[in-house]
Amino acid sequence: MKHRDKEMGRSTLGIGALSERSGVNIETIRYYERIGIMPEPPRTAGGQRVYDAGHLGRLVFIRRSRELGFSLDEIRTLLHLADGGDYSCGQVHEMTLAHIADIRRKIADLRRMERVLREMAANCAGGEMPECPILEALSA
Amino acid sequence: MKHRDKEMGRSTLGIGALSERSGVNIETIRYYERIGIMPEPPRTAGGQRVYDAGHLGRLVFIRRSRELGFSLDEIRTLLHLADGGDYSCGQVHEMTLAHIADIRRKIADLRRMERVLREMAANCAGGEMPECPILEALSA
DNA sequence: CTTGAAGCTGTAGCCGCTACAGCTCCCACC
DNA sequence: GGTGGGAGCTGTAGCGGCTACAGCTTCAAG
Repeated sequence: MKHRDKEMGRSTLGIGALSERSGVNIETIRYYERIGIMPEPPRTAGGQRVYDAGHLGRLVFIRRSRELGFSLDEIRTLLHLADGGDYSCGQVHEMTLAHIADIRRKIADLRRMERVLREMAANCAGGEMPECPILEALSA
Repeated sequence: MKHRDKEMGRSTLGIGALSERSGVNIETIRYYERIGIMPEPPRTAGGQRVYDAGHLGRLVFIRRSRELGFSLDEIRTLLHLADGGDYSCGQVHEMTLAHIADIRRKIADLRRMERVLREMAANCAGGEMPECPILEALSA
């Protein structure tokens, strides 16, 4: 039996199990606690962290939000809204729309980069000649 | 007369003028020197850096490469190829293509994010209801 | 009871800057 | 020739979001 709870009652998790189930690195979990977006969990007599399903949910929330490109600061706000219970769904909706606009800007930037690079690469045969049109283009 | 060269002979630049003409922050120029992608320039008797047109060209090269999303490490390689003079244009071409592939991956990632966020936002009226479908979706 | 994995704290490093503090230097003007 | 003040100097610390250690302690299976 590897679990500390003997499969009875609500399951509790060590940090390793939490990491595995949430998909978040152990070091990162402790980091999240340090910066205050994960709560300080109870500890065993010996000082080891003990988590429950609530912690797991919160951590998954954070991971999925990160995957969608929210900053930890934005996530902190989202969590705060959720924690308070008194959030208006409208605020969350608004943040999401703002974030979508952000992402669109980034995509536009990257597309511009790609176009310029494609043009440069197209002018460059890639042979052995000493003057490279790509380098020329960049220093001009 | 603000310039130190009296408009005769090749013009030399202080770090401030170099910054202005290259579009690169003064602090950043010194940083580039520290990490070795800009050479240590000659100094005045008093210890101030003195630049010339060559430095300006190199710095513009770096800035434009950064704008196109190359990392300083990639730029270091590009500069090394250019410095050696013995680069094959093919290597530059290859790096550029790899970088384009990188950018495409990033664009694809961002598009996925945007799609997911749009779907979540669409399910969210944004009203005052206590349960927010966006938050639900993220913790599930 | 032993042993080895898991967990603990605290610190330093990554990238690409940016921002200071607390100096020194340069040079235009009087 | 003096002086005032802007420009430049070095060195260090901070940002975000982790990651990687070193050097311990604790836990649980056998």
